[in-house]
Amino acid sequence: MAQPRRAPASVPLDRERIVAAALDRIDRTGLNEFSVRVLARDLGVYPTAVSWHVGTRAELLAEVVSLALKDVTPPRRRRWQDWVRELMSRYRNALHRHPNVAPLLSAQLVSNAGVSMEIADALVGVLSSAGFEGKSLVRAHNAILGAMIGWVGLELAPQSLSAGGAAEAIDRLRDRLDNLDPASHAALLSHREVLFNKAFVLRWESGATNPLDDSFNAFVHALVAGIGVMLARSRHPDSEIP
Amino acid sequence: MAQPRRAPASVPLDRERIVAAALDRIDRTGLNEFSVRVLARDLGVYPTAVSWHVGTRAELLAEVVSLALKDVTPPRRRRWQDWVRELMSRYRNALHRHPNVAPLLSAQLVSNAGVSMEIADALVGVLSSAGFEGKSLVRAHNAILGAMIGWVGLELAPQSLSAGGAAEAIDRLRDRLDNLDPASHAALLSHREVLFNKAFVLRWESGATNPLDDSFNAFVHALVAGIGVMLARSRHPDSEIP
DNA sequence: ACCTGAACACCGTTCAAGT
DNA sequence: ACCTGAACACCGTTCAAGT
Repeated sequence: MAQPRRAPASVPLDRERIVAAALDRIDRTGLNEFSVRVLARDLGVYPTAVSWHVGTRAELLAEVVSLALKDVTPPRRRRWQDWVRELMSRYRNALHRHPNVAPLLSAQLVSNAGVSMEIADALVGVLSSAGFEGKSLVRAHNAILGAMIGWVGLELAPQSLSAGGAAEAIDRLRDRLDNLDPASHAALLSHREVLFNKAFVLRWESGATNPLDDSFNAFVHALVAGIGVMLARSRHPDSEIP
Repeated sequence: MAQPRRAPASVPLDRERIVAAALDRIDRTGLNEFSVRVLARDLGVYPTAVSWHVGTRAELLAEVVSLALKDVTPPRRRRWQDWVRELMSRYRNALHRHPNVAPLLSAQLVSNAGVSMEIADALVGVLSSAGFEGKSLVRAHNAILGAMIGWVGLELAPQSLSAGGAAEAIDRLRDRLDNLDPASHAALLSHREVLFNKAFVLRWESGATNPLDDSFNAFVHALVAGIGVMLARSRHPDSEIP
């Protein structure tokens, strides 16, 4: 366990193999158990060998994100609404294949991955040719990316803050929900059958094992509809947003 | 620097003081520089004394979140739309006062804070008395909380993945944006004046120093409008979402 | 160019001991 | 009940040395 798992390979290490191994490790045991040192063990190599190839831990994780988000940018579509919906669901699908990567996107980096730059360029292209310009372009861009990255990040948030007590944290939350004070949480309790383990804050399983498909689709539809209203209003600017 | 900053206080430590000191430390130097050990130093005490009062690091951080989110639940309103908008902007305001706490909410925990349970109960109450029920209640709940927590989390995401290179990370991103390949990023470049440092993925400052007020307001309005459409449709269920 | 190996300054948590 | 103090098993990164 303390020794490298493989004998030092004859084939020399390279960036690509390291990043792939890192994503694999994260997929299997999560971000909490991931470290440069265990990755080095996986590769049968000293930790400093990893650093030599990929630089710092932060740079490595940025590349992991890029790898997980490959091929999310959709091809062109006739209607911008269809393209946006497809972008959001492709993004979500990619992260559902690598749920443990999600925290890196929603919280830890203001994005640096080349992939997200590609997405941004495509989105701006679609929006601007749909008639969004100036302020309304910025608004739509931020609404869509913020909603997409943020919502999915929350859906896939891990259940425990730190290593170890995943199962234990679940039990604690279930306990709390079972013993809610009826006086202060009347609304929750009267809708418990429909809400529990299906609604944010009230579920004990992450979206990785308990996906919120229906809610996501409804969210995407509502958002796109709302942005459509925004666009229509920006075309006759006498009626301002209240 | 390696010694406790204060002499051991005569007043004994307690939970409340520890949590307040932790929030204060996080506000001042961020999550990366925060550790149980530096908090103990701030309090003039050994690290294990902290653990004795608040338990594990994860439990401490959960309490920090609760403290930062005090008083976000709005009072009742006539229209559910007004209440939801107020909830979202109160939540955002609270986190803008404690931006370094944001990563804890959007990524790290599936929520355990008692405060978020209070918010959920109030939200369910407002939505159900507005006519949302069953599936559409779950959908609206998840759309609103996912949008709120997720969007603000992204807005306030720190610029660097890890300690140290904040300023350096900013420079790198600015460089990348200045040297974008015009062939593959034509759309971005033709709208650069309006997008750069004002749009997700294309900004180098976090929302803590560069808030996205206008985009947030537009987002909230678009979302509430879209959810309104959802509600209207659920009332004559013959017309399904396409 | 690529990797070993030791070292540095940190972590969170456990466990015994003091008062 | 509350805190000290030492110890354990980790971190990421630096720096010199090997080949």
